Amino acid sequence: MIRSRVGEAIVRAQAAGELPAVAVERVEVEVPADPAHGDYATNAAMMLARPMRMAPSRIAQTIVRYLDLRDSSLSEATVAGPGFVNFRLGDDFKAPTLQAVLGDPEHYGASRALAHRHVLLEFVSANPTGPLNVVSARAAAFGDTLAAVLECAGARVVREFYVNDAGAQVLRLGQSLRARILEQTGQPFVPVEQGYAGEYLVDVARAYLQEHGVPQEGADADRELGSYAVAAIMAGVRQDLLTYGVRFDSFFSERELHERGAVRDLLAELQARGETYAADGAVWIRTSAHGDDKDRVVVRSDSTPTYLAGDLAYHRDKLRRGFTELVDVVGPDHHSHTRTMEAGMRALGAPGRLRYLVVQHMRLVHGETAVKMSKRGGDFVPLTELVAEVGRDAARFFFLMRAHTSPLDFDLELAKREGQENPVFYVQYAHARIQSLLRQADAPQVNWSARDLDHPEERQLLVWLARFPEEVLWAAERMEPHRLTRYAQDLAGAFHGFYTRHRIWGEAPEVTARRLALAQATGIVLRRCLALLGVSAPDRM
RNA sequence: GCGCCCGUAGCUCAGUUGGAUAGAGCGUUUGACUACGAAUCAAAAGGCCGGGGGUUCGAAUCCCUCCGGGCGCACCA
Repeated sequence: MIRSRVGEAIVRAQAAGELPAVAVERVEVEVPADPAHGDYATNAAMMLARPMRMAPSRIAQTIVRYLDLRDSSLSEATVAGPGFVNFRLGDDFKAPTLQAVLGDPEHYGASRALAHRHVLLEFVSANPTGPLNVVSARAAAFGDTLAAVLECAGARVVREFYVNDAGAQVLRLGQSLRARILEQTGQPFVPVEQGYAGEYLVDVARAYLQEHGVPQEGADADRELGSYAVAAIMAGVRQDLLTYGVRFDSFFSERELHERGAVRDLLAELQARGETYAADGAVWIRTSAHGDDKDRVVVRSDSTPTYLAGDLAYHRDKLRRGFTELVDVVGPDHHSHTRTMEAGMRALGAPGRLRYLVVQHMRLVHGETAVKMSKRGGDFVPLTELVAEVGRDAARFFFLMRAHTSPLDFDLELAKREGQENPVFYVQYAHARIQSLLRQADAPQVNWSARDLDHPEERQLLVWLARFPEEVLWAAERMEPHRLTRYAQDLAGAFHGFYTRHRIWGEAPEVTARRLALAQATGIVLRRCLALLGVSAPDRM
């Protein structure tokens, strides 16, 4: 909004010949670090100083002169510092803000800004060979909230989990299940080499015996067992995701992809494009011609397709389903693969459609000391164990407090504490406090005006409420959902500050009424924000 | 060796694509409940933004180069 006003002012000034007619790039508007500098600011004048060959302060003054702030909720624009233009919200923003929040509590903050985007968001995609573990927890929280934020900003998003239910690992899983089944029949347990020795297969083995009895020998039977295990494990994975508050729209089977002939079609297309060649008994793709360090094998010398072939076929399928944008959330261990895949997509003639978000590693710590994340047998700590220990709210909030590009230390001790040092409780407490206030009695039916919310704390709180839609949009555009945890803390802080200084009940009826409205609106926005984060907003704590 | 992520207060981390006096939480210190939830609030101390060069009106941010920490470099998935 401010952006376009400033842009219009520049255009008018240029038309009037007061500013040189140079091309103007995107005008950036920011929230100043120091509230004394106003509610918003733009550095457009300084950005334009060089191309216009004018002093920033003169440009800023000209912009201000041509600025039209009518119908804008902005009251003043001033030139400050080396050439900033600072804006202050006028009283006009108060009533519309409260009205927007209270009038549509379920949608405040939502917009249609990204309605033109149709995103396939793939995340987690953990191997279906064991329960979801703590390594997936960060990506799951990140992906789920990213999807929610994108949707809130108007984008169409499909959340997809790629199930790697094809290939050698399923065979090994089947063999591992057989070993557990034999164990159930009284024979000694013999772990499969490179297999899965986790306890979780014991239950699966019991269920299998009950349903089917002792399986036949042979590789075909092993594969059958593998599929059975995948189905059982994935059922558990879905359940775990559900209790973690993570929703998927689609589980995409790699096996079905192969059965449908998608991999064969992909290879045919690559060949038709001249992007493959035979060498050493294998088929290679020319990824090095598209930015990868070397060419890669797509069909092994035993004529089975590699994972890369399957993944390329999968992403080709995503494009065929009509998505304009493919976003993959992966762990740091897939880093080198991203480069190969991007090269492969270029080879397919679809450059720039796939974007990888690499979520960095996390560590579990207990105060100062690191906690081992794998248990005996090499299995990682299950996600369910983390959730059982610290709770879903703390788990998700903590994972989302940091940028995904930063490694993260998850402090189990801090997450469990129910005190002021725990940011989750700080935010939730603000919400509970508000609900407690609203519970006290029915609001008196009196006329009140939002314009009278004049104390600095009241005004500041309103400013935070007004900013929520921008925060959501910003988080969506940048794909940085962690911004919202910060916003939640800032908003909660603004409320606590307001609450300590001002009484709500016991004042004149119109004062009580408008402060209640303010508190209620704050509660709504807190709940909206926490909902995006997948964190509950309790009425009592 | 090559590629990527990270290095900012004692600790964990933000820093809005190069802007104003570098911020927050925790921890530390000091204050504030005979009124709506003190799980809160107010204030203080704490920094060569890993080091060194460069780019320009201006650098935590961009470039180069070192130093440290992490991850990855398969006819595995």
